Amino acid sequence: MGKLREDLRQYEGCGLASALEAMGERWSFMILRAAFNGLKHFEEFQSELGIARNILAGRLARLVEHGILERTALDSDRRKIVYALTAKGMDLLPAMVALRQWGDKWCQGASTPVLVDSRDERPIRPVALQSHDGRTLDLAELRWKHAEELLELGRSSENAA
Amino acid sequence: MGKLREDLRQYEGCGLASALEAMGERWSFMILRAAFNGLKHFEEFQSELGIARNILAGRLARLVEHGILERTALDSDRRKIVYALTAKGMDLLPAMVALRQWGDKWCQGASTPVLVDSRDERPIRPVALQSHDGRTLDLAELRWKHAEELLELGRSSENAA
DNA sequence: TCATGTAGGTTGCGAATCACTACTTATCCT
DNA sequence: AGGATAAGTAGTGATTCGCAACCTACATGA
Repeated sequence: MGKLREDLRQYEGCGLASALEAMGERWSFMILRAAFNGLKHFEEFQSELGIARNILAGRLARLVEHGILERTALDSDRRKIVYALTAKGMDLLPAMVALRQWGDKWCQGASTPVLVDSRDERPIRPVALQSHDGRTLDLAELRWKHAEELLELGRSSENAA
Repeated sequence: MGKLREDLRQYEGCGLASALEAMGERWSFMILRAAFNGLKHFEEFQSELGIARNILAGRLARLVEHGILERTALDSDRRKIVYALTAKGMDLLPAMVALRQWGDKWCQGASTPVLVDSRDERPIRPVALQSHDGRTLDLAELRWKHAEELLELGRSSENAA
């Protein structure tokens, strides 16, 4: 299978491109969401999302390839394949929730199920950027810094790529 | 032009689907990232990302449609079009950073520019989910709650988020 | 003023991907 | 064995992507 299209990755040393390489295709995030909601089996994903079977098969395979889901056949019934989130997959939760909160806020809101802290049943905070000591940061309070600058704190250079 | 493919949205009252409707296509996030980095013009996006011109035109138009970018012609030179982030677009920053941090962490890491707090030049925290009072929440501490449940609770204690 | 350059697109076309439906394979149940 | 079920594959159009060439409005400057 020769890909003609180039990896997004090569244009940037940026993790965003790598993330999109793994999760950027249509349906990937919806599948992930379903997985977070406890769905485990092919037919469950298929009927929940209404996605075409071949596409679903492709996406699941890709997510497994990228280590986001793990594929196991059940011992009790070897027809049944379990797709389970790995640690890497679970670590996508903040990104997914951030995206979802944005959608709720700006696109006709009113999302039915809401994430709550199971301790007190209160909704979680909006995802935000925070300084090392926990202050919430605004866009104006941020800048890009290159790795070299972090290492050599003595000098200051002025650029953001 | 009739779209045969259905909106992701219809399958879920979920903001995630709406968000993907606006940002889920290839290149959209990379364009957004470039916009956050100060790029404003068609040719700048094109040469920075190496994206095909027609695709870029389509994406920019779509992002404008969705109110994520704003398109303005400069008075000083009316050939020049400025694409600027709107408030809605800027509000995608947490989601983008979360995605990027995930990519940095799990996919061959080492992302060159890093976001820092401009006040003390220290890198920002990893994006995480937090309870209403600021505790960082683990996946095990979360559950989904439906709107009706929240309303029922609200009957005794008068509040809605 | 008219040639020339520039910014921001559009068009045409082949390749790749998506989506819908039907078919297949392996396994379980009785 | 016969039928049902889970998880895919295969075939077929429609849609989108990616590349290069082309187009148009505006700006510049000799």
